[in-house]
Amino acid sequence: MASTHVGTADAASRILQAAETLFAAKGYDAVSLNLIASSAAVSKANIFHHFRSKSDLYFEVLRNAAAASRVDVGNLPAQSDYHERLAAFARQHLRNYVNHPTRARLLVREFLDGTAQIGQLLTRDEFARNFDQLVNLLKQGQRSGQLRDSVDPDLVATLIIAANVFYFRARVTMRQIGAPIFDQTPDAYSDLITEIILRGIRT
Amino acid sequence: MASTHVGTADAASRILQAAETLFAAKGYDAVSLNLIASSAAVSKANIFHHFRSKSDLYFEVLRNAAAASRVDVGNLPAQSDYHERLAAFARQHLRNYVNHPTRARLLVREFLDGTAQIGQLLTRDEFARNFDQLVNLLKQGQRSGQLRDSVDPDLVATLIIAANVFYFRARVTMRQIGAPIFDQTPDAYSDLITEIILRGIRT
DNA sequence: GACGCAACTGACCGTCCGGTCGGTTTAACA
DNA sequence: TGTTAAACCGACCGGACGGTCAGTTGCGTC
Repeated sequence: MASTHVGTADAASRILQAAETLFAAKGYDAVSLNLIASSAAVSKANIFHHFRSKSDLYFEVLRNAAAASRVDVGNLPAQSDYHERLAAFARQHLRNYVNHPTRARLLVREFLDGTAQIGQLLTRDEFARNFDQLVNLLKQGQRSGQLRDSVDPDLVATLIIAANVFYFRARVTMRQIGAPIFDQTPDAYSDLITEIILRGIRT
Repeated sequence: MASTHVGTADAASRILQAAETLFAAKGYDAVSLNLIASSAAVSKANIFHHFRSKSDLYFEVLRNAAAASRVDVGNLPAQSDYHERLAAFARQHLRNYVNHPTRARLLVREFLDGTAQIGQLLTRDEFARNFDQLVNLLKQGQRSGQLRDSVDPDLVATLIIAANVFYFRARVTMRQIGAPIFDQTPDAYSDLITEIILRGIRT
């Protein structure tokens, strides 16, 4: 067995988990160490026993989030139909967000908003991996002749990733605006996105 | 002439402008009233003479940003070619962001991240206006027979807005990743986006 | 020139912040 | 059982925070 009298996990990981939740919900500045400590059932001093500083704890949280997200990319089935392959990628990409919302909030915020270089290095890595994978997929599709040569793969990759990021961050508010697509399941949403990008909307 | 000895504008608007810049750059929690005061060449106490509280000042800044953004929507030329009309909308939408980056940062952040209801009411309004305008444009296109009936206008509007928001917030970092499209001018970028959405990428 | 009032300030308040420190408990090992 | 080191805590620190207040200045009005 792991611990004897307190909590369910050891203090360090309890601190990390509480910090992840709080940082994801409120952002770095709005979260105090007192809050993290009480939320993790730990004295504030003990946080400094396990982590050098508040920013150190934050970067550790980011590092863990990036690492956890890394195992999610997974290999896509090597089908020959690029419609299916693109759809599968978009679905999986969006699933990674909605299935791990706190982690995703952390990474997306740091990526879009990040002023700290260290945080950007971590999340940039993450976005670059997805981006490159998608671009390569599109280039293969062009080589196979199923996708038009004249379109820039970077641009298409951006479109798909942007659509997913937007869905993840804005869906609650967009629902209130009265945009019923955001009631769709993530899978249905990314399928619709993929279909439009492939076929276009012109008659 | 307006003021006699200090600054160029009256204190209240100097405070508002300094607050807008700082809030846009660092976010609400990371900006202190001391910083705003010194940045506006005003005593901290004077901020409380003009505004009830820090959050009050922040919402005033948001309100101004939303109001300023409202005049930007402008009417689009009523052409019959929906390719051109869509392209014009996308271009104008993205221009509104890049030409007023601090304002746009404030609104986009509050829209995507906003936990405060008051902030959401302000920015939601803004996004809803753009969204509805774009959806109506697409519906007209469908009625005229130039756009496929089977696609959901909400979805297409989302795609365009998401692509623009992503460009605006992520372009610097995406450039570092090595995605050369983000070196394109905003106009060129939104033209490319529009073209893909209209024609699709399939051969 | 006295009045009234908005604009404005420096000094101050209580609170909470990130972080430190001295000391106690726990647990593995000799 | 004594030693050692990590885990942990309560109390504390200087400083910054948002906010208050008593008082001064500038100015239009009668």
